Amino acid sequence: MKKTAILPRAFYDRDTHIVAQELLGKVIIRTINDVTLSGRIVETEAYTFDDPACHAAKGKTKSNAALFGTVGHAYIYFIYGNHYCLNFVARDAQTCAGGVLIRALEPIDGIVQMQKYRNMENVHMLTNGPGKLAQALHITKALYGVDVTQVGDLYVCNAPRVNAEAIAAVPRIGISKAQEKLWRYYIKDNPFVSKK
DNA sequence: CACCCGATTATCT
DNA sequence: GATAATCGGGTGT
Repeated sequence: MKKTAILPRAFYDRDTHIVAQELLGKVIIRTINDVTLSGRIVETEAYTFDDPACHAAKGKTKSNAALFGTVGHAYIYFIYGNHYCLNFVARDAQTCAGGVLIRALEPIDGIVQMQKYRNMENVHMLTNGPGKLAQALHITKALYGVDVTQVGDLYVCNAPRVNAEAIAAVPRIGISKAQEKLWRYYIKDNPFVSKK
């Protein structure tokens, strides 16, 4: 058995942008009954309380409460009538809310099951977008607030850190505010990122 | 390849 | 009633 080191809560207890960049290369594990699905994070976006594009920017509501809660938990939201998106709560002690949107994965385990959930054969199209990877990993509001620093239905394992020079920082996707911020991070030349 | 647009619904105004 | 951290299929160049 491969020994898997789960990422500790302290990993998420730092500046949201640092966490967003260091999550690149880490592995998300999703277990559904006896099936294991996993993928390497290749693209993220950072959202903080002082950022107009962040769901928490206008204050705490019932739906964004997780962003204000304990770091290392999952924040999941439903958007555009048909897609879920997965975030991990991460921020330093001075920031009251913040999280990292997972935008793309490189599939590792359970690719056949992901293809079924996605109704899509092309492996390069399985998880190269936030709505897509949520569908591929069968992530719904049932996982809202799950602690991803403990082994369970959804958690994150450590993996070698990606060198800073291999990380690109570019504008975020799909937002109408704070578009000038270079808070989308991805692994350069990785074929599984959401956009080329 | 670039652009356009419809689907579909929780949340907030 | 408008908007939204999206996707995939369509049309036109």
